[in-house]
Amino acid sequence: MRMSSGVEWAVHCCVVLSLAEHPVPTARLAQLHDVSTSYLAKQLQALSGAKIIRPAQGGSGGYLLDRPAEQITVLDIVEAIDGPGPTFICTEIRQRGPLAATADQCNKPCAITRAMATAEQAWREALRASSIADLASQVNTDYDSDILGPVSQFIAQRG
Amino acid sequence: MRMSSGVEWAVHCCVVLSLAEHPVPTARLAQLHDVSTSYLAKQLQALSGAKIIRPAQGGSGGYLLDRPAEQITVLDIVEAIDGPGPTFICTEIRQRGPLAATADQCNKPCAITRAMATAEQAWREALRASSIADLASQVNTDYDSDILGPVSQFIAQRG
DNA sequence: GGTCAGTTACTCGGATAGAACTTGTCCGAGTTCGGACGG
DNA sequence: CCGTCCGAACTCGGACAAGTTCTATCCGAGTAACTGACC
Repeated sequence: MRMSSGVEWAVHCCVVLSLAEHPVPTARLAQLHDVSTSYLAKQLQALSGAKIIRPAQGGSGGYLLDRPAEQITVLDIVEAIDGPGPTFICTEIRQRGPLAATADQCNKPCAITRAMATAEQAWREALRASSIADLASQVNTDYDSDILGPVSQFIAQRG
Repeated sequence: MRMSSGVEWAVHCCVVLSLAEHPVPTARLAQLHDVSTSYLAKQLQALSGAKIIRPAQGGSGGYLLDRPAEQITVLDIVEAIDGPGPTFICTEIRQRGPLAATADQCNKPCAITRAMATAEQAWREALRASSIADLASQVNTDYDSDILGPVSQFIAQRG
């Protein structure tokens, strides 16, 4: 079970976009992070479809956060990129084979599914606790210098 | 991010094996669950490599739990089948691009990685809290009838 | 009847193909900006 | 000098391949049990 690398890109981009006042094009975000523009476009497309970022077309177009960074959680991004469904999907093998349980005995999930769901719930809650604003506020503290300033300038440039 | 279906099979098999006194061959476990014998063999092989189950070769061979069911957690099985590594792997894109952070600024994980690691830790703790014995004890309660009895008889048969 | 060797059948273990998903790329539809033109 | 029109460049959006992981399968090495002969 490996999380898509697109999630990492998407979160980084959202943090950067939280600093932007004007729309930032995909090409510039890709340049900043030194990643494939085409593939990053795919991830941003997914974020756009999930109403996390808002597209702006035309000459000075690009992407912008669709709501305040405080209201965007890491979970939102993970679900947008990686899919909202559960990571563990029960195939109900208890209803198969010679000793299969009857359907009416299976009105509630099996113990294994419950254990997995509980763990996944804890994972989701933890991801929901981190907002983009939280992450952004940690960056400068981490490096003990103003990194976000140059980034803001970089994404403000066009070309 | 989807968890391997082999994990589901492996957990089910471990629950069944917790009832067994004599080694149970792969073919019988596959028959009980109505799944591919060959592929199930691969999963059991992984469990064997992780010292969760113990193989017994020869005429009346098969697999048996390597330690009491109380000491086998769901996390053990997930790590054995799906790999022990973290699901989120940071590619350190902060060290790339025109505004790359220097290596000595990155002595500790970035905020995004920390958030992911925290969530994953919560997930692991929840999985560690469920033992195979716990799951087995819930089965009969769930169905309000003795399912484990027939299963014990089934896996005791040979042929 | 007991012991022993040989045979048989069964088991696990690793090496080998196919399918599905992730990763990476491309080109077309639509929109905005800039400049040229006319009033 | 100002408003309008036109062209061009830039943007996003979805459709199209390559690589990697997961899924499924097969056959060989090794071991325990069984059968039969022998003592």
